[in-house]
This record gives sequence, C-alpha cells and structure tokens, in this order.
Amino acid sequence: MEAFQLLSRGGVKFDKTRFKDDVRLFNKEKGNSAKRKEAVKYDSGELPAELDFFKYAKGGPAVKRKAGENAEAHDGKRRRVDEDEEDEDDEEDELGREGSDAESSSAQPTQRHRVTAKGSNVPGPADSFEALKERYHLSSRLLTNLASNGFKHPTGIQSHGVPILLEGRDLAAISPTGTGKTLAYTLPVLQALGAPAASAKSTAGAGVRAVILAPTRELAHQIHNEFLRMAEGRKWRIVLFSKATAATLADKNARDKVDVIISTPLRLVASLQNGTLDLSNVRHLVLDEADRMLDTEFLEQVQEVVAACTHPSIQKAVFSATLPAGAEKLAMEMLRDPIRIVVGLKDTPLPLIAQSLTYVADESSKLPTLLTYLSQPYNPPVLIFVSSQPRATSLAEELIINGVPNVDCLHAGMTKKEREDAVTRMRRGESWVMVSTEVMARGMDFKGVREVINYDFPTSVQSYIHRIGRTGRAGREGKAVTYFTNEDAPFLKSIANVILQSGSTVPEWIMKLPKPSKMKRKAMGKVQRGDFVDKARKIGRNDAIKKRDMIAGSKRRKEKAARNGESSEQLENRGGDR
DNA sequence: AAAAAAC
Repeated sequence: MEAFQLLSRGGVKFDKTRFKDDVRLFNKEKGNSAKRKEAVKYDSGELPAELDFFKYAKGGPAVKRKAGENAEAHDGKRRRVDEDEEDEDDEEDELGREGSDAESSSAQPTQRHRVTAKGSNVPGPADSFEALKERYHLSSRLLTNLASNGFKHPTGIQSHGVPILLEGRDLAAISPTGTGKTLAYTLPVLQALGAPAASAKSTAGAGVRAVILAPTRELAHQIHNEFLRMAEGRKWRIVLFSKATAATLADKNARDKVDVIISTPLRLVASLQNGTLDLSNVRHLVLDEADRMLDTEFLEQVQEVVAACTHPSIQKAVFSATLPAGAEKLAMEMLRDPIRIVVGLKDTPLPLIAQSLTYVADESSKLPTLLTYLSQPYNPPVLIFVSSQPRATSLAEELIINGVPNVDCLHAGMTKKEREDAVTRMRRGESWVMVSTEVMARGMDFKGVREVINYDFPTSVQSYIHRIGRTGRAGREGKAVTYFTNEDAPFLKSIANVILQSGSTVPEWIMKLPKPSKMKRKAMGKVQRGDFVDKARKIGRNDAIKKRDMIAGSKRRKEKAARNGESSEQLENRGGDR
C-alpha cells in the first residue's frame, strides 16, 4: 500500500489550460509561431522540462531512444497518415496537430480511408473547413479556433460527418480510433448554438440545448476540453457535469444559462431524478462510445436521458470506433431517418498500429515477461491494460518494487483526485508506465503513447480495438503487444483475425486453431491448463494442436495416472495434460 | 463471454 501511495503523489491540479498546452508541446509544430511561443512560455515557466519525456528517456536506465532521435522519427512518420480521426474521444489534439503535421502531406485525408454512407439524401463531404463555411456558414470564430488549434484539414469522419450534422440529420458514425470523432460533433453542436443562452439575444428558450454522454469521467473531461478550445472567444456555458457542478445548477436561473452539458449517464440521471435538471430544451444529443453506452449496464440510464430530451426537433448522433450489430440496432432505433457512415473498415484497428501476440504460459509468467521487457529499451509512455482494479494496483506495486521508474496507475476505484492526477501526469509525459483497467480503454487521447501492452487478455474484440487504439492516434505510429496464456486460447483466434485484418501478422499456427466456440467449450469443461501451446514448443505446433483435442479428457487421465503413481513428466511426454 | 464503469 505504501508503494501504491507513491502512485498518487505529485498532486498536480488538473488544469485545462495547461493541459491544452501540454498537448501542443508534444506536437512540436513547426511553422506556427504563435503556438510555439506559448509552448516556450510554458516550457520555461510552469511546465517542468520533463514534460518532454524524451529527455527522461535519454537519462533513464531502460529507455532506448535518444531525445532528438525519437522525436524526429516520430514526426517523420506522422506525416504519412494524418487524416484519420481519433476515436470517439480524441481530443482535437491529435487532429489538430494533425493539421500541422499534414503540412508536408499532400494527401487528402478523406481519400485515405474509404468512407461508406447509407441513408436518405446524404449530404456530400466537405473537403475543407472553408468549404463548411461556404456551404453552411460555419462561423468565422469556429474557423479561427480550428486554425489556432492547428486543425488544417478535416479528417474523413469530419468531412463527411460535419455536413450531415449541420444539416440537422441524425447520424451513426463509425470511424477508427484516433481519427477525430470528437471534433466531428463538437463543431456542428457549437455552430448550432448561435447566441449563448445567457445572452439577451438568445431565442433558444430556457435550458440546456446540447448533451454529450460519455462512459467515463476521464473521457467526459477530455471532451469538455475539446469543447472549450473550439468555443474560445464565445460566451457559451459548457459544463462538465459532476457532483459539484450539478449542485450549482440546482438553481433554475443558473441552469437556464447553460448551453452544453458533457456528462456520464448516471450523473445525469441522478439530477433528473432529483428534479434539478430539465432536458426538455435539448436539441442535440450525442452518444460518444455509443456501443459502450448501449451496453446493458448503461442502456437503461441512457434511455432515461433520451426520454427526458423531449424537444420535438432533437437531433441525435452516435459515434464509436466499433459498433457491433446489437448496439447498432439499438442505436438505429433511437435515431430518426439516420445516416450511417463508416470510415475505413468497421471493427478494424488502424493499420499503423503494429500489433503482436506474445505467449506467456500462465499467470505467473506474465510479470517476469513484462519486467524483462521493461528492462530493455522501450518507448515511454507505455500503457498497460489489466482486467481488474486490484490487478492494476498490484501490478503497479510490483513494477515499483522492481525498480521500474515513473509507474502510474489508474482505475475507477481510486478517488477523483487520484484519477485526475494520474491523467495529468500522463498528459505531461511524467508517466513512463501507466497501468490501467478498461476505464482507459476508450476515447482517451494521449498523444505520446507509443506502446500498449495487454497484460491481461481483452475480453472482447471491441475491447481489444479500443485498448490498442490508445496508440497510433492522429496518424502516428503505434505498437501493441498482447500477452496470452493457455487459458486465453479460446479467445485467441478472434483477436488474431482482427490483427490480420488490420495488416499485422500472426503466427500461422494460431490461425489453425479450431473455432472459438469449440475451444471455449473445452476450456470451460474442466481443462485446467489447456497447455497445448506450451507443448507446442516442445513437440511442434501442429502436433500440439491435434493433441489439444485430447486435453479435455486429460484430467481424467491425469487423475488415473496419479492413482497409478505415474509422474506428470511421463504424462506430458505422452502428450496428455498435466 | 466477462469485467469495468456509472453515483
């Protein structure tokens, strides 16, 4: 526990302004002197030099890249793919930076990914932000804010999605992680607001006019930041809904001056049930991470929010990088005459994320494998996913005990402040190794993340796609490693298929594994350690795979053998399970 | 299929 407290040290207040500039620093944009100045200001002032974690990297014991080299390489690559957007939540950051990165890129983002649109009277895409101004009178203020935040060219989801939303249509948008989805709804919502509710000129009626729902606090916070950046210079009241802000809105007068609310569902539902919130004037409702929001655990809450949005001309939109059939059906049912657009291949990670699978025989082999990995040169920060809160805590402790520097931990069991601090350290590049649960899997946009390690196997293809999507954002390269044990074998093939589909390679023997359903049944049926994979190393993979079918019965054999006094070694040589 | 997250 002591070690864990270490994790929560460094009580840096989460500060949006500062955060924004952190992001800029990462981009080390050239040719934007205004931004550069700001960056410099922070560099020499509030922001510690360590913000540039490459410096750390240089001095750190286990880090391979040198300061300049890393950044250079990174920059060069970024140029190749600038246009995709990020996932659901991305900050504009990537996108915007994207713009600056794209300076040398002649390719149009929108041509990079195939975009498919379905629906009636689909508006054509806009090739540039200026085109949005011409076609839809996108406000000069928004254009200015786009430019000052470094957004030069719309990504695929932006050029297709923004016109649809500006025309007031309902939208289901599927676009890979890190391709700028957040901005794709931020712009139209702000454009539609017009005069702030608080201003005398407002004709919008009383009460909040736009609601954005996201599955985690961290993501809601990030979206809020994005809204604030695009709203700069306007008096819109954009509220990140929390217990504290909800309290201040208990007063109806204050409430009626709010333009946009960004919230997690339950928080909103609580206020609705209190009677301290009225959504009858909401004209725009966005579900970010839509498939997650339509999960059974969230569905009821979301439906309650939807039901509370009673304005007849409400526009609804859902965004995600993944949208399984079940979720899509639910989404389509709540939309009116929707347009559905898919950027790239649905449910496929970005090809610029280099993915690999690493076999670790069992749980006990994971930590040594990770420690070995972290003792060699790597690219910080590394984001490590585990399956539960206790495992996140204990893995972080283990890493600290083993001398890994700058380890952080983030899960929903931590206090609000601890969570905020962890995010801040991450944003500043102070974390080299961040151990987290599924809470970080979706939407979070940390530009610097080079590597994702799935220490615990993801529990779904969607989880896999979102987790590894924390890297490779806004056209950058990324690397994702997934550990698998014998117990994960039943789910291995589905992940392997995803990897193949997105252009990375997997060992041939994995693809020869039988159908997941069949394997799963075997795994559930008492095969303790279906360690056929382990055997594969000794006796050749194909043989091992054949033997796998014998594993189910092996326990019985084992018991019998034990009775006969046969050693497990002998058993193993016969190909039976231990 | 299974856990995490939401207050």
